[in-house]
Amino acid sequence: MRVSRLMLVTLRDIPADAEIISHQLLLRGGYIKRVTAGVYAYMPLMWKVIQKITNIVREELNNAGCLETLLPQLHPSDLWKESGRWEGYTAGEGIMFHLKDRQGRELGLGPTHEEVITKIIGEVLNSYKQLPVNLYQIQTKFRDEIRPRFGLMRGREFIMKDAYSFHKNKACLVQSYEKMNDAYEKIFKRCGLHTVKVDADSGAIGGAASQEFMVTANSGEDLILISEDGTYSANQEKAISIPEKAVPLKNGTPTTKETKEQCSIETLCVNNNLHASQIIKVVLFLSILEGGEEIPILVSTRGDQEINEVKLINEISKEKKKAVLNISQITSDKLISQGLNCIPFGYIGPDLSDSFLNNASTWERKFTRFTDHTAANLNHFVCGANKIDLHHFYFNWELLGKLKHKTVDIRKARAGEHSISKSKSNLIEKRGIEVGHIFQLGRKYSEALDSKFTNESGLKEAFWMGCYGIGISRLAQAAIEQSNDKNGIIWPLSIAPFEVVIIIANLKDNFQKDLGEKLYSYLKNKNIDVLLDDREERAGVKFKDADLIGIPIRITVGRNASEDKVELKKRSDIEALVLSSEEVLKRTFEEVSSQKQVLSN
RNA sequence: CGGGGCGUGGCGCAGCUUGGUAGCGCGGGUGCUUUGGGAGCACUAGGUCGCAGGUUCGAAUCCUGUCGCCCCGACCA
Repeated sequence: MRVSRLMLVTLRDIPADAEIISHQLLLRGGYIKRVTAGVYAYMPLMWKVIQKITNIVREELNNAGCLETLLPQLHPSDLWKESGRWEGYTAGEGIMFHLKDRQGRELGLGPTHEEVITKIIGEVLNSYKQLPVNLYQIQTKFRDEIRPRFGLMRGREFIMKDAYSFHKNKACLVQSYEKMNDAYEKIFKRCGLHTVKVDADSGAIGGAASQEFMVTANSGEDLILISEDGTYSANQEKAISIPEKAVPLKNGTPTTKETKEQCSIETLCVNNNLHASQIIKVVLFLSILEGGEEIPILVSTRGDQEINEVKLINEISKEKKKAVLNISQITSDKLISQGLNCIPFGYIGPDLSDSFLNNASTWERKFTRFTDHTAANLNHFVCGANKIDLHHFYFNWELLGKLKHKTVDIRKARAGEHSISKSKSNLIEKRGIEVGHIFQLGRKYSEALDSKFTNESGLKEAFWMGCYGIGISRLAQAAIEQSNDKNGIIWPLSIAPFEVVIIIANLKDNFQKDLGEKLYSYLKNKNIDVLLDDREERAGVKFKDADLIGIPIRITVGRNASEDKVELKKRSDIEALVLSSEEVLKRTFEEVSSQKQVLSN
């Protein structure tokens, strides 16, 4: 390709609406254009990058025995009602774009394709002998994100590779899951990305085991915890750790003391010479379940701990056997609108009486109570006495009476704590961009959608399923976030829009022009993805553009062209080599093939 | 949805407080000079100041409404 024909339009100024470096560089390099919030056009350079990525993905998945397919984007609501996800995905803060057709039928734009594929496979496959299968597609997905941001990182329309596997039993699912894990590691490596694999929450998709592949970057939206020795890594949503030991509370006679204006853990500590780990903190949540039930939740945890809302949601949903649409903290405003009296916030104990809920208009009239292990393990402690300005001191669980509560893990694991792996190594904290996610779904969807096969015993059985995603467009941007400098993008060679750029420094010099053209056609004939900068621009402009758009290898044909000397420079290097044109060609081949090799091994 | 901010040529911004009919840098075009790290000079094109009302002799500027975008929280590839 010639730059003169490439419609290369680069920006010198940073567009005001781009916050993170990768987004800025994509805009400045003319890779993408925003059309509306969270919706971008992939310009020709970007599309080349995306195609390079999808080619790698295809190669690896085909190698792993997966089948490529293409599923519809318009989904009938019936299908989603059958799986029980329609409400969760469309009501309130749901993320599915949905619409009605001219007959008034409800349709949704696919944010993910479990329903469609599960239904189809159930109709197509009949016998265990046909299993396992693994189908994938590379498709535009639609999610009406509450807040789209950072360019392609969180778009409302984005390209995703999603795959779904179907198995006759769990063992076979686990096997495929491992195989996909390996394929994913190869894919990310070949794309030149450094990823960290972490244990993950399976979220709205549901299912059992799940892991995420994270590109570490400060701009990442996820917090991940990694043990220093590398034996444990997890998304904070999922992470478990060994909590710090509580500071022992000295023995004392249980009493109820006045604690005027000490409604926070902090003031309570300061005024009574306590450590936060000696106090039980109680937080009230309102949880809305699928179907609309509103359930008040009372959570007790140790005062020095924070509540992990994802874990909490999972516990609620386990307890209530229903999907949780949303949780939020209970505030006085909410109490008032329920027609309830004020609850003594700041002085609540784990034994807060259900009678506070007696007159609730729509809420369930009792608390569903969860206690974190850290709190449950305290022998004696300080906690709220459920009256303004009063706390119990030196209390224990027995004194609080018979509480119907479930002891669970709902605390946030934090950096500095010890990992649960044998080594008990320290946890450190990093931010990550999720580029891939693999799930063992189990039979959630196949059961809901009545998608069955006949097993060895001749009985109908729901498929065991796995699902596997890669954010293709996000991956492209994550690669930039991970690899750039003050001059622009530094693409890994395998996904760069071009592998080599030849810059003719001065187009008016015939030696330069001829030699540049010669090298260009030579490389092109050898199937190198080469770009020739043949513009009537000053050399500086061409260098700046080549750096900005991030082409990994640069050949400059300049003032020494008449002596057959040209320059070779890697984008990631500072210094260029001056060599004969023959030598430069030789090294270019070596570089291109070795980089591809290194990345794919 | 809650909180914060912004809409002025393709991009980045000034002007708005104190109304008088739009300006700067980059980019575009033409010409001359220049020619290895976003060149210089000259000329030039390009804007119903997001949109709709209102106040006023007069509105980018003041008022009301509305739409859009960005940032901070719940979502996820």
